[in-house]
Amino acid sequence: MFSKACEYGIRAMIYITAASKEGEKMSIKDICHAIGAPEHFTAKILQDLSRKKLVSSLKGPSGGFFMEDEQRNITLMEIVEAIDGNSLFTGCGLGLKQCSELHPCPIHNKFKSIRDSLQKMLMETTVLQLTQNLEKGLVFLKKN
Amino acid sequence: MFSKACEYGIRAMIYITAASKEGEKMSIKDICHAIGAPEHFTAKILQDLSRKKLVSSLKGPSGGFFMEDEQRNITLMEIVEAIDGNSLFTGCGLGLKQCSELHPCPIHNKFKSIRDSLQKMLMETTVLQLTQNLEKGLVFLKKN
DNA sequence: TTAATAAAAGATAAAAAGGTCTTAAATTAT
DNA sequence: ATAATTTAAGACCTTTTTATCTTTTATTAA
Ligand code: FES
Ligand code: FES
Repeated sequence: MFSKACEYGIRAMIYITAASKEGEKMSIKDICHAIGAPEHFTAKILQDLSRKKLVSSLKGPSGGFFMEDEQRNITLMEIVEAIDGNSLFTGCGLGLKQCSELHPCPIHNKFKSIRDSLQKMLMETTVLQLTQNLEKGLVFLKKN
Repeated sequence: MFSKACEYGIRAMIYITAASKEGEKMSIKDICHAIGAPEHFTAKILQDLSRKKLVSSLKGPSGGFFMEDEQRNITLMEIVEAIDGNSLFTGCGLGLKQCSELHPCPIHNKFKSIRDSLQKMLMETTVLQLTQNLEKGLVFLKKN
């Protein structure tokens, strides 16, 4: 469904949001250890998200990644779009050059309905919301 | 969502089912021309589906791909599983090693719900059904 | 100001996906 | 039988994705 980059990106964003609630900054090493993701690869993803202002970072000792106040309500949709683009939401399920009501593929209606539910879910879900159950220990960002 | 191989595979299966209603056989060249897919790549996919008995084929002059009676009611799910496997339906949306109710990721419930709708749709939709609107000229397997 | 720290950036590489080309095998019609 | 046709199979190539390693830049603390 999502690319590996997107999966790591979402998990990292959730972790950073949860772990930096008091303005603390998390190093890429800590983040990747916590979410079980490859360090350098995830660093690149976060650098990209940082350029796109979805996360903040500071170099040097006591530096790291953190969330600015206005970044606390970022939706999953924003992260997915930033990393994977919007082809999942605008593209044809059977790979036609474009998804179109005027030139639909055989599964257009059924596919569009599911695609729209996914998009709706991603737009309605904020990273901050997802940190709630994480703090309660009900959900996890890493296998074991 | 689906791999290119899966997209071509589904489109080819729909075309073969529609075009071979009288027991005619379609050559890989005709199929690929009709659905706008790369010939050799699609041939491999159909060979694989043929080994898995989702489509039938015969070599030689007047040979080609066709559907046996019992193959006319194949579902999209069977095709997707044959080509892409079932990781889309059993895997974790955030890439945890396994999707589990006991060790869920933060989006497990919301993701599972959408994943299940997709699976349900694919299980309920047969290739034969999709040929109806195709014959009416209401839907298309190729851009232009 | 210097040394330590941590992200940023770039080079490189391995793996997977996507696609092409050539040869082999089976079938049919002559 | 032979030649033509068409799928089957395998080798090969390209691009994208995933991942690692090294160097640079910014920041902090001593
Ligand atoms: S045209 Fe295929 S999903 Fe819309
Ligand atoms: S655990 Fe992530 S989707 Fe089920």
